[in-house]
Amino acid sequence: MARRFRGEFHQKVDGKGRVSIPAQFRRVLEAGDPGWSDGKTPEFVIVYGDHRRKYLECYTIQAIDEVDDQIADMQRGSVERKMLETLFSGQSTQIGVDDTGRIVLTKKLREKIGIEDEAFFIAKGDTFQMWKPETYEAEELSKTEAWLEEFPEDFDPLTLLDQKRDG
Amino acid sequence: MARRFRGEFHQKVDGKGRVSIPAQFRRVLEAGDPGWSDGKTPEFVIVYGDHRRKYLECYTIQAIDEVDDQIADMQRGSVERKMLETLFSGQSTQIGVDDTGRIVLTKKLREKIGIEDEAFFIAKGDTFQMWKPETYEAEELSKTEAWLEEFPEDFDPLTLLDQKRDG
DNA sequence: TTGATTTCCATGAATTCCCATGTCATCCAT
DNA sequence: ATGGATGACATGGGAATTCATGGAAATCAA
Repeated sequence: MARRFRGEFHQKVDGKGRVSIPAQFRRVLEAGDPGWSDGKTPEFVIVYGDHRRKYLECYTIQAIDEVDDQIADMQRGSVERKMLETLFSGQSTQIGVDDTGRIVLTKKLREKIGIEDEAFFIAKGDTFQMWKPETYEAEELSKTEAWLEEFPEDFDPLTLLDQKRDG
Repeated sequence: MARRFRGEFHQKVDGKGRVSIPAQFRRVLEAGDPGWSDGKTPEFVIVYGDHRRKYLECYTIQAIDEVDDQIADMQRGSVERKMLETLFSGQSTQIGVDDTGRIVLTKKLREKIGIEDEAFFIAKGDTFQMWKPETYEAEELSKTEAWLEEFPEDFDPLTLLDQKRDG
């Protein structure tokens, strides 16, 4: 498997909606774009989802291709397939990084997740997410912490790895 | 495979039935039209189907060629083949994008799906659909939302991909 | 010759492109 | 080690181009 995204970053968003993609993430996007070659700039796909989703999920071309292929294998006409097509094809957009390492978040996307002048990037394995910093802190961070608090003080999250996957 | 359509767009329809094809979609149509070359404008195929279908399904030339080939492989004279021929040959039309990026929806097509002064475009993998916005909201959007509400607030649709394919 | 269809031109807004600056961290030669 | 020279990176501003859209003129059809 290709390299994974790692880390958290805060980046400025200017009046035109331009945001720098953290350089480390760009390296992963490049590696995950079959059409990319040295000197070029990579493309990737943003899945923004329906009105309830408060962040943008970003896939490398390879990652989204895998998802699309899996959807194409599903029963044509099934509800599940239609939903996934709407989400991953309809509620998404392909974007190219420019030669200064930035992308433009359209007004539509910025308004959808409430981003104004700063964006918060966080890696999630083979995708990464973009949040309005305040939303992330309020919704997501507290959720994880609340979840972790159910465990003893000295709980080691690694123990979770030994569990059955369907837990 | 050529690039996939992505995204959702609202476009104006004027009194003559002219609609701009979203620029991003045009790029995919160009890539999927073997006869297209830089400077020209692409063609594509609209499948409108029978009276029950409430949207227009749009195929790149390549995509429709694949469908036609598959139909040609079917048993000559079979009911299935006849039906598909009616749908994809009969109830369809090939159309060219003009040099300002627009097509003209004939009155017949507009009336069929009830479009008046606005059209809603949504990508569906290797095709895209055109809807009267109100119809889309009433028929499709509300359906997907109702379906999604059966799941927990933070449900991740990706989990559906792990299911058995015949679900 | 009248309505419909196609061309051609026009324009404001949005988007892309190109160049510029400031900040680090690195590398190098004295 | 120390003051640059170098280069990657994040960010800003303005020019140039593309887009979506509207209207008029030209062409067709019957």
